[in-house]
Amino acid sequence: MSRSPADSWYVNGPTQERIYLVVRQIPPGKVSTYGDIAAIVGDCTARMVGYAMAAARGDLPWHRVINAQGKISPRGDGGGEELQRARLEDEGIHFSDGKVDLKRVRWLGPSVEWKIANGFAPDPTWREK
DNA sequence: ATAATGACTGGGG
DNA sequence: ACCCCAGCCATTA
Repeated sequence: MSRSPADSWYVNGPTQERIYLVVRQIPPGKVSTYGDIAAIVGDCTARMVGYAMAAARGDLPWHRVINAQGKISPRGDGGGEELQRARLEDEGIHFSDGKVDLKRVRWLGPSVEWKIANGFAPDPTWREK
């Protein structure tokens, strides 16, 4: 088997589908963070979100997920970082000093109605520790 | 069975 | 600002 992010060598399990479902709700022009997504998904950590993004394919807007410092997270092989930034800038997101202004472009999450309808807890649960 | 590893984060020294 | 640590999943060697 070849080793590439497109393969399943660092996919993190069933939680991955819930992560993807939430990531798909991030609107263009907004970004979210690994930790924020994890909190919405519940029973999940920022790391798992990162692993899931690494395995992302297809139409998933993986580029809208960045780290809590407002920066594009460095990959081991560097792949995709430039593409991510380019796609965000195409959506109107401005980078200053390598960071986005999270206060302005941070997505606040899906509506409570959406969460309930899709089986997520109404309130975020932080599971980082 | 053990160890490495891959887009993380907040807290403490 | 920097370094260290815990927390935590799936897959591979």
